[in-house]
Amino acid sequence: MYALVDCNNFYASCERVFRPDLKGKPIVILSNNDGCVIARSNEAKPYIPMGMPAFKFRKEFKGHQIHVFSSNYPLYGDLSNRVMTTLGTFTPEIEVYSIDEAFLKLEGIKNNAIEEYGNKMRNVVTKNTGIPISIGIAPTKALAKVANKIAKKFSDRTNSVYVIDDEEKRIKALKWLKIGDVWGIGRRQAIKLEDRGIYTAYDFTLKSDAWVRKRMSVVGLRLKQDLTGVPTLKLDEVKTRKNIATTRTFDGNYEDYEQVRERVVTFAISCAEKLRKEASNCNALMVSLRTNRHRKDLSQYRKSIIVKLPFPTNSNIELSKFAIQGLEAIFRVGYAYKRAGIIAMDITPEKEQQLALFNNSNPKHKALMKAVDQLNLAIGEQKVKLASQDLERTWKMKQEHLSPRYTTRLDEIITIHV
DNA sequence: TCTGGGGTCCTAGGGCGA
DNA sequence: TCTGTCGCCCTAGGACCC
Repeated sequence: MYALVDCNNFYASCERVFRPDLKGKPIVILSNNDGCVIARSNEAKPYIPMGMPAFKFRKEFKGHQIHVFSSNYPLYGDLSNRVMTTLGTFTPEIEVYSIDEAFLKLEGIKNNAIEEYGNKMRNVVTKNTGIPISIGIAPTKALAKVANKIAKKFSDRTNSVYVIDDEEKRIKALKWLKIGDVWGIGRRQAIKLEDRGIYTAYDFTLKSDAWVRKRMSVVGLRLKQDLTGVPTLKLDEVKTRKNIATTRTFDGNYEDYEQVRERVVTFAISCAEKLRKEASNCNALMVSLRTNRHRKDLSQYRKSIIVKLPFPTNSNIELSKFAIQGLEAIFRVGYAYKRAGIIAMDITPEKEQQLALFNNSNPKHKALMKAVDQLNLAIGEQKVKLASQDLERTWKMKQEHLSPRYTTRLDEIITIHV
C-alpha cells in the first residue's frame, strides 16, 4: 500500500507553530517580492483566491483581519525536514515529493491495522513538529492522492486519515472526484475531457486504453492504470536533481542591455553557488528572457537558448561567461524586459569530471571559488562579486511581512516572556 | 504603480546518418 | 550517385506539479 502524507496548509501551519495565537485566524502567505498569494489557511480561503496578485486584495486583507506573511523559506524548509525525518521513522521507503508532501510505501502491515498506523503517524508528526497532516492510503499512488483528498475534505469524519482498500470504496471515491481535481489533469485537459462528457475520475477510468493513449499520451495512460488500481507509478526514492534554476522578475522594466546582463550574471553566479553546494558541475546552461506578459500594451518577446559548455564547471567566472554568450544570442533591442533566468542543466558530480583534450575548466577557479564561498559565508550573502555585477546593488526583494527564522538563526530564536 | 519560483516529463518537428 | 525512409538526437515549447 502507498500512503500520501500532505501537510495541511503547510506555510500557514509553519507560521502558526511559533504563533499559536494565530490558531483559527485567517492567514495568507505571499510569493517572493510579496507579489501573489501562494498559500492560505482554511479561514482565509473563502475571501482570497489562490495565486491572485496581493495588491488587488488589500481591502479584503484589512476587512477580514487577515494576517499577511511574506514567504519565509528558511523556516518552511527546516520544518519540512523535521516532518520528513519523522515520517522516515515509519517506513524505510519514502519519496519526498515536495516541500509539504511525501509518498510512503507501507509493507507488512495487516489491512485491518493500516488505518490505525496512519493515525499513529499523524499523532507523532503533530506532536514532534506542530504541523497538522492528512493521510491517504491506497494500493497505488494516484489512488493515495484521491484518498488524501477525502481525508482532508471530510476531516471531521475521517480524522484526516482515509484508506481505499476495496473496490467499492475505490469506485465511490472516483465517482465523487471531479475530473479537474485528479492529480495530473490540469485545467487544459479538464476542459477537453469535459467536452467529451468525462466529468469525474470514474468516467475517465471507463475509457479504453487506446482512447486515453491517443489523446493524452503515455502520461494519461499511466494515470488511468493507476486510478484503476494497477500500480503503474512507482516510488521514486532518490531524486537526483536534473536542473538547478535561478529565475527572477525584475523590479522594473529593463530596456538596456547592460542592466539585463548584470542580472543574468548574478543569476548565473547563484546557480554556480547552488552547484558547488551539491558538489556538482553542469554541462549546459539555459538562458531565458521575457517581457511582461501582463502588459498587453507593450510588444511581447520571449526567448530561451541552451548553451552547451565545452567542459563541466561550477565556477562563477566560467558560468557567467557562458551565460553572457547565451544572452548575446537572444537579446533584442527595443523590448522592455521584465524577467530573466538561468537554468544549469546536464548536471554531473564534481568528482566524476572527465578531462577533455583541449578545453578544460580552469583549475585555479576551484580554489578561488572555495575562497569566495568562505568569504561570503563569513561576511554575509553575496558580498564578494564579479566586476560585471553591480557592486552597489543589494538584493532588495520586497518582504514587508517577514516572520523570524525561528529555527535556523540563533539571533531570531523565539523569546518567551514569563 | 504593484502579477512568484523551481521543478519534471512529454511531444512535435527538423537535421542527419545509415 | 540520387532519393526515399527510418530511427535517433536535439531543441523549443506545452502541460503539469507544488
